[in-house]
Amino acid sequence: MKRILIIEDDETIQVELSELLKASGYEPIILIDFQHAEAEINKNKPDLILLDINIPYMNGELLLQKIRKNMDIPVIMVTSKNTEADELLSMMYGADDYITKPYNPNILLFRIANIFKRQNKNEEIFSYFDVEIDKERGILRKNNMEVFLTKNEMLIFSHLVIHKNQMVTRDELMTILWNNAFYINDNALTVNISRLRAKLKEIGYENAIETRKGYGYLLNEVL
Amino acid sequence: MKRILIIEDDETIQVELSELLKASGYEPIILIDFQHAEAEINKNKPDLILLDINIPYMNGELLLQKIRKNMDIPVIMVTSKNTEADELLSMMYGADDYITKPYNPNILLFRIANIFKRQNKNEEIFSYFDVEIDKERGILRKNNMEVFLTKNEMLIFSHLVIHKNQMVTRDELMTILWNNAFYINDNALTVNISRLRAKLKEIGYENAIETRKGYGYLLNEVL
DNA sequence: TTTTTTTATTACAATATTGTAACACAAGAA
DNA sequence: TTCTTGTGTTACAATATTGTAATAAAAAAA
Repeated sequence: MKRILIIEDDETIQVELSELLKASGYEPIILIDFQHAEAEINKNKPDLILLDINIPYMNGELLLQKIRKNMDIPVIMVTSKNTEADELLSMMYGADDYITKPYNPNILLFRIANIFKRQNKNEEIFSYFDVEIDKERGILRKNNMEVFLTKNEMLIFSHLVIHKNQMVTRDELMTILWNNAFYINDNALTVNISRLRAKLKEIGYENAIETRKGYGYLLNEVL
Repeated sequence: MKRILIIEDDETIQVELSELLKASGYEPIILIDFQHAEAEINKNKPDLILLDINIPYMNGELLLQKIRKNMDIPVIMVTSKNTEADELLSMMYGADDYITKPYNPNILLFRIANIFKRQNKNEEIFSYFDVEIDKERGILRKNNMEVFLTKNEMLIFSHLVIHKNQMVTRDELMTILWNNAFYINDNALTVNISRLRAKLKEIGYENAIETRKGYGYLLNEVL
């Protein structure tokens, strides 16, 4: 359950937002003392922050900058004035998104969902059928099986997975592996593909990588 | 230079958008024949698509779904009616964002920049001072220097960078490297830290990793 | 201080990684 | 079919990677 911190001084809006978020399956957190916002954020570690930039006695812009610099929690700014200057500022201070008051509930929910969707994208992309891809450790996991890929093999496989069902040229892969260095034997790629295929075979994906003779390779999305 | 495909039948808006994008450093592509939009997209491979959903004789929603499913090109939908129903549809069909006509140029530019910013984020996050971290290839780049980290060294360094300025326990790192396997010598971590430090020293960050005796390590954000 | 505990360094051996070369194979062209 | 071109496989040697052990150093405790 995603926790969303609401930094907003208007109590009516606070309650309204709270209800809206709750109804949509989020866990709203309301900040009582704006003076110690930063400490609170550190303590609570929300997944997203709804920050009204114009709260009296609080420097919202400074807070935004600090969040950006130190914490990497996405921030949706709430601006009260619908001016272009404000919008440009949002961009400057590095908010992830913004809405203007009065806000449309559906727009707000869309923007929130959008941010979470993007966050998960990297991880989501990194699986292939029932194979979990641990890029950092170079491991493919399927059921109770594990296959260890080398750096080169993982570079190739990652690229194929991202572009699955699309043709990937040998040149593309040569660039990824060796930045197309002239002194690298062309066959080196073939060998690496061969090694990757052998490992994919171990987990039951023998024909996953198709050869497109004269062009390159294609990772099948369907088998 | 990012290439942005404009799918829009109103010629005035087409030209307007084109100029706006050009002025902002993007390369606009205008689609002439809406009937073959999909083929065109495959051929042109734009970095982003501005899609007016209500183009006569074209099923924008179907096109959006196809783009989503097969290509992973971000799409900003342009809706002509400012209704909530439309907004919900955008969400359903999986657009990355949307704007409503008449659009505010700055809002549009913000949303475009936002999408590209997020795309780069993974790489962006991974830097430490002036050191660029290529996680996949295991390379640290600084000015014209390059240091090659091994898988273990990169796992440690990544974790320290994410939690820079925060204490990271030895146990945490043992878990990351060997899932805290009982048969792994405790000293193995110390050796790996030592090796990492030696490589950081090569690029001028001799005292970046501080020892917190009895607890763990801390990567300094300030030196 | 001395003792104990924790961390650092170095050398080393086992294993992994990787590009090359030689040869095998397969698909399309002639 | 035969030839040609592009791809696949295997063996091999040069490096790289990695955990362990022995020893040193440093910080904390006694």
